[in-house]
Amino acid sequence: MNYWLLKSEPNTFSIDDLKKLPRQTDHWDGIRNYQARNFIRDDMQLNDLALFYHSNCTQPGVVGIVQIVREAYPDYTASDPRSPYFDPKNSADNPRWYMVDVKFKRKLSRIITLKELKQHSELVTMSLLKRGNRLSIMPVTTKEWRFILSLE
DNA sequence: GCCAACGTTGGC
DNA sequence: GCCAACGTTGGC
Repeated sequence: MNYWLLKSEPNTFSIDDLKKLPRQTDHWDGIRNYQARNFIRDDMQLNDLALFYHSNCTQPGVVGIVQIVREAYPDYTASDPRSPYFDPKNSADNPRWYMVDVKFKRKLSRIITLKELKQHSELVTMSLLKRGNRLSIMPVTTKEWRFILSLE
């Protein structure tokens, strides 16, 4: 059982967008960073839980919790020329990019903002808060997970 | 919109 | 394998 943080731009795909889907489940496509790819392909397991984080918006922060309901499989948008995530170097028999399926679990009772997270010494080692970290998927330790949710 | 901090690309 | 140029991320 691992914990994760998934970034999404709410203008593109918000926690409410996920919640509104018929099965409240969607594939997490468009990961085009090798480190993030390795996390989901090698380490992410069925039933893992993840913080849903809104980035690049007026109030960046943790807004909810989702669950991994399907482990990594090839990201088909990489071989779709019409997709913004199309990668001409991807090949079907040796897929370069992967995605997982995530299911909405719940929204937090309030947004735990980036600003707030930065104020706690317990979280200074958190990947999200390290300087210049732009990974869209990162692991969260059990300690960090519990601490963040205790702020709710 | 700015820009720092990255990651990737490609010439050499 | 080096590294300059370029593209992207994401807070502000």
